[in-house]
Amino acid sequence: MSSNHTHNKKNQTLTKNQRIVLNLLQDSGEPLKAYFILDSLKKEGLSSPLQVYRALDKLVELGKIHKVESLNSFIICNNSNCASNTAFTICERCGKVKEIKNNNLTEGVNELVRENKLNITRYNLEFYVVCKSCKIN
Amino acid sequence: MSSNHTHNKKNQTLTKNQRIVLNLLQDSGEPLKAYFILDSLKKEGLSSPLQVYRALDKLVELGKIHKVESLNSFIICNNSNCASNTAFTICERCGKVKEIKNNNLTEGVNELVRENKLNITRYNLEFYVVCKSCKIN
DNA sequence: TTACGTATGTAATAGTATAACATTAGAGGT
DNA sequence: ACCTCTAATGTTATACTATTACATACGTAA
Ligand SMILES: [Zn+2]
Ligand SMILES: [Zn+2]
Ligand SMILES: [Zn+2]
Ligand SMILES: [Zn+2]
Repeated sequence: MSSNHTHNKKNQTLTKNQRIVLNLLQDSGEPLKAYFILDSLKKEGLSSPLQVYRALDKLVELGKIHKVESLNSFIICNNSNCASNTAFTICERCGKVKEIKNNNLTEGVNELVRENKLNITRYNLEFYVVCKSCKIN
Repeated sequence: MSSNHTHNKKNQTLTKNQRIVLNLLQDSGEPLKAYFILDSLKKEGLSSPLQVYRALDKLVELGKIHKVESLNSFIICNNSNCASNTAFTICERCGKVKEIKNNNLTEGVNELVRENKLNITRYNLEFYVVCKSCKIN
């Protein structure tokens, strides 16, 4: 098993630690916390918080994952390369998070930014909701 | 000095701890961190993190202050009772935070929410900028 | 008064994130 | 192949942020 060599073009340049963290987030689809990731990947060889945080930092920088600030959690990017601009809905009851597709949002945000004369470099929007399954119960 | 009795109508119902924390944030105008607040108010009698966090929680709940999620900091509300909906600009270089006035934003956000069929209960918007003084240097 | 909800005080502990430093791996040029 | 530079790693320790648990006091309304 040639160690740092994948056949997935998208993950090509990632290191081993970055790759296993990304895969976990990808498989999960949910926001995960750093120390949960650490625990989950002990068997893959991760042994310290820094290994996780360094991988997370890089993946955030690459736009492959995002940090959900109000949950101290990290989630796989559901668009193609937001890089810096992010928007989520977060269920207030169960914590379920969905990333809002850029395409749907871009125009609206641009208008908002223009009207308010904000000279922004990037944004992070968190919309709190009560998700369907929580609304029923 | 009758202890739990102010002449400021707005702060009337606050307890001593809540009041001194609010005053500090009011005087500062900047986002402050919980443990900084604790240190600053040791001389006023605060002696444990919990006293600070409890006051902060209550003030957030009342909409008198807000938490700036990505900075783990708290800032005085610059509007009148946002309660739940907040929007900030945050300087990426120096960390300076400004709350965006509700009035300017409400319509734009409403439109954004409507267009994206978001059924929200509240929102928190963080716009990152490079502030004037940072742009010069 | 009694009862109830809210706030306090205090100590301990849980959860999140970074500093510092020595070492290693990989990419690119010669 | 060899050198060099940059980025990533491993490891330990520590800093920073926030909550649990429990005993006590306070304010208000029946
Ligand atoms: Zn994304
Ligand atoms: Zn839910
Ligand atoms: Zn406000
Ligand atoms: Zn600045």
